[in-house]
Amino acid sequence: MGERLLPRAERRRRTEGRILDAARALFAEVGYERATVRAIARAAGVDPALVMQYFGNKQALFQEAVRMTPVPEPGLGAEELVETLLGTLNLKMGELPQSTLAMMRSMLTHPEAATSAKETLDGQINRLAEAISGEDARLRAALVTMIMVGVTVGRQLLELDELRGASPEDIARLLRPSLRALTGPEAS
Amino acid sequence: MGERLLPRAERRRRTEGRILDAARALFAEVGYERATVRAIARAAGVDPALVMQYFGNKQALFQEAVRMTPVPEPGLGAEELVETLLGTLNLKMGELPQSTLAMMRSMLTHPEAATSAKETLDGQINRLAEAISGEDARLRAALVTMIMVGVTVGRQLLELDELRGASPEDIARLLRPSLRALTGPEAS
DNA sequence: CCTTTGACTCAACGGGCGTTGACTCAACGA
DNA sequence: TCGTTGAGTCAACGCCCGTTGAGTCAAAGG
Repeated sequence: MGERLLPRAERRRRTEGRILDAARALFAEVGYERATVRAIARAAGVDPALVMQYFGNKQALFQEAVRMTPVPEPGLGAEELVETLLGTLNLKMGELPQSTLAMMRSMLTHPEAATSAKETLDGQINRLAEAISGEDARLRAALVTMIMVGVTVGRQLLELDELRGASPEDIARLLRPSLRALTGPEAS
Repeated sequence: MGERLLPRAERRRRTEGRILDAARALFAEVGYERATVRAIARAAGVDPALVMQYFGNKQALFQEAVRMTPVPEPGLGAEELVETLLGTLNLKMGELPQSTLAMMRSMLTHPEAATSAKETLDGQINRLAEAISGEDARLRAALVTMIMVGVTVGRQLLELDELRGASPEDIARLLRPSLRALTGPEAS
């Protein structure tokens, strides 16, 4: 109600933000197809037509909602990278950012999400391969990456009891040797 | 053409089979939502109405297409189970059965597929946990299971270059130590 | 041979979707 | 103060989907 007398620019910014938040939440929860523009608009307290006016079409809204500016992470060693990966299991809320979950939720069924996901994963594989840099470095890096994806899928997307019930620390502790086995016995 | 003069029962059987094959292929390729009844019927060379007549509705067709009679696998040791899992990377065609891929493709976005997938994975986790039977057995079993899911997602569903390019044997060789680390150093 | 069954088609339905264009009205700028 | 802009709404469009009911025609069977 008090929002009625905000300046135009600020008002616009907040509305766009509400739409993006609603979009991220719904895309993450039910995926691209089932997250309808109408439902997103309703969740943001806005008319569906406004969503189109601001973002053009549903696909563009999705891309905007999923867009991430990945921190480049300067050249770390394999051990540190593994610890960073294990740390992603442990974010404050116990969850990855909504934009990441939104992308992962749709990556198997929505072509644009698949492309997005492959680019992101390729980037991570490249960074890891650089740190491993031995025999089969790229394949090892890909396996490490997909192990993390698999565990995340089980924990956050499928919500398997065994994984949701476990603490991030326990998971990290049990997973560490498996990842180390792939990154190889590098000198520290 | 010669099919015109087949007995009724046989004709029916074959048509149902063609519909199921087309359904499995399309569900595996594009997922539940994008695999339309119309497209499945077209691929099977049949009218969409016939699909409904035989299977009731789209959801029932999906369940039928995805249904698997999992071999119970009598109580094996952890090592043998790991080898069995690694062997699934290595099926004749280099691919899991279409019904499995269909289920996996939709498990993140279609509620029924998610339920189906969770049941299947729970079954595998239980079998593995029994073979591991130590500290954190169920969590370890879940991690092993999701590692295999992650690798399969990367190889068959996302089709990452690094994984599609590698031979199943190489993947199995590199993955074995990681799985052994989780199943624990059991006596053989 | 003639009725009945059942595989299969055809045309249509109702509904939800993404998207559009015309509209309202409050904030802005000269 | 008054015309202009721009945030936001409303009602509708066309499309494609899953699904249905009536119909066709060859095989089955007494």
